[in-house]
Amino acid sequence: MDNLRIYNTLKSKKENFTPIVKDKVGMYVCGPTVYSNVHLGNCRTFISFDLIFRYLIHLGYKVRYVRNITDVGHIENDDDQGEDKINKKARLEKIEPMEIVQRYTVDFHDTMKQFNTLPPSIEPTATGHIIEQIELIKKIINEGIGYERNGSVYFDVNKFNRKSNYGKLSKRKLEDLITNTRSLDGQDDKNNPEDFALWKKAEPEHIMRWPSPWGTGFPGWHLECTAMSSKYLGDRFDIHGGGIDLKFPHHECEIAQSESINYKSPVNFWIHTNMMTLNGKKMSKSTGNNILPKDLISGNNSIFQNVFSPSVIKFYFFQAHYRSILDLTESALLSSEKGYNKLMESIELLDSLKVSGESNFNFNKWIKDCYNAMNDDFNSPILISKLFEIVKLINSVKNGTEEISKKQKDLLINHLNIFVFEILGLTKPNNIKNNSVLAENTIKILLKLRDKARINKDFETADLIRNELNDIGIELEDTKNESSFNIK
RNA sequence: GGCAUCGUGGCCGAGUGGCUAGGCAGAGCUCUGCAAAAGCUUGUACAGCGGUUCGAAUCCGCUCGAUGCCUCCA
Repeated sequence: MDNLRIYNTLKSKKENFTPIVKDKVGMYVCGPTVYSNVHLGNCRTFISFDLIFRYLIHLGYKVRYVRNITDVGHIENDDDQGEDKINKKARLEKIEPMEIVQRYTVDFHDTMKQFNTLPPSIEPTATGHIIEQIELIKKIINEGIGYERNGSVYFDVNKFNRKSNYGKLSKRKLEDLITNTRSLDGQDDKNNPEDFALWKKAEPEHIMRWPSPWGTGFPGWHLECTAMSSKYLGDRFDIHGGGIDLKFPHHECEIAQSESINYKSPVNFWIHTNMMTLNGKKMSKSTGNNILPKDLISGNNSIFQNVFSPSVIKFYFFQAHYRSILDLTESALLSSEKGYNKLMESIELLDSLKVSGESNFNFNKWIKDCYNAMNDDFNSPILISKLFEIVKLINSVKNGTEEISKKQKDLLINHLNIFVFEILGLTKPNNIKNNSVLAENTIKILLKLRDKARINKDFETADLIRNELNDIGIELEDTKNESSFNIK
């Protein structure tokens, strides 16, 4: 497809997407730090990039999607030592750092699977690429941009800024940054406070440590993404994504690291997903305004009354654009749930729809509209609004106020499959209708009995059956002589 | 304080210099034994104040508010 447009945060505008190598796309997305359960906002980001991944594949691109696992390198702000997060958690729980990493990596994969996201092509870990990171640091030092101090290596931001532009992604001026930089302790090693670490000397109590030309230590956080993206996608690749909170300093530093040794911008398109709020306020562990994905899905939380399935949550995410802030509230989720059920029920209905004459509905325009929506910076809310046009059509055919030909029906089945399941990656609701033939057949027997009662005008019996079924969550729909059911 | 993004009807949430978003909720009608579901009809929104324009909610400025970031190796 030739007219895909993507909002490029580097340029602050939508641009036509053309891959560097024809028919191939390289995409890198900053993955999770596996020192705790994955954050729900993080999930939204990865679900958004799953949509992008799926759509690029659908367009016929061969996509290499790299999403890293950060298993080393983060320090804790509130800790007086600036100790590595993974390291600290390990000590507190008296287990190996890699045990923490393993536990939360599994949790992360499990959660992403529940949201029906495709695994990336490559999922490299920071600890698996220490050598590559050390080599990168050597190159940066060779360029005169990196300097060693007391077993640590830092990136000289001012020196880099003289030949390039530090701040081009986050739209910041270096002078402003310097003015606004707080003076903190323990920065004596740096030439300037705005410099960032490429390699950090490990204190004796630090468990995660590797030998390097500058002594025993561990790599800086910004470095791993540069090392892994360039290793698997090259010095210049098509798409780099992540949450908008990573724009500065992390992505700015990635650009600086890469440009300092390659003299060119590493990425064509920067895509940043927006944040999520919970009941109008930012999610924060410290204030308790926070919810884990698994607790939202299981209903095991004190914030929401209702249980929401991963499909509903995903559908809710897609009803907003990935670049908008999305507020998570119970009423909004409930609205989405109804919409999602309506959509899925009508898709289910489509198979059994009777065909007759041609519909006047303009299917070609509809298909074009759907593609236009996705081509316009992956506008899933518009796509979903188009899906509801079809819901209306299907229901009208069912009611007999519209008709549809065999050819049109097949076209519809095919394209709903593409847009709903292939591109959006939604899944059908998990209920007995889809799972248990036995239960479904049993209910059908009850319906047969009730139909007979209705024909005999024994409404007392008919209503009894309907009410009892309704009480256990089975909703009946009557037509002239027979009825069908849905699971609420 | 600085930088960035944003502020849309009862709720959520797209979009746009003049032309229907969509979902949920509400009202009326149709259908129905009665319901439910569905269909049809219905909502004159775009933070506030100025400015540009034949015309702005859409462009510009200011004010207010929200969210993120401001390098301690998130």
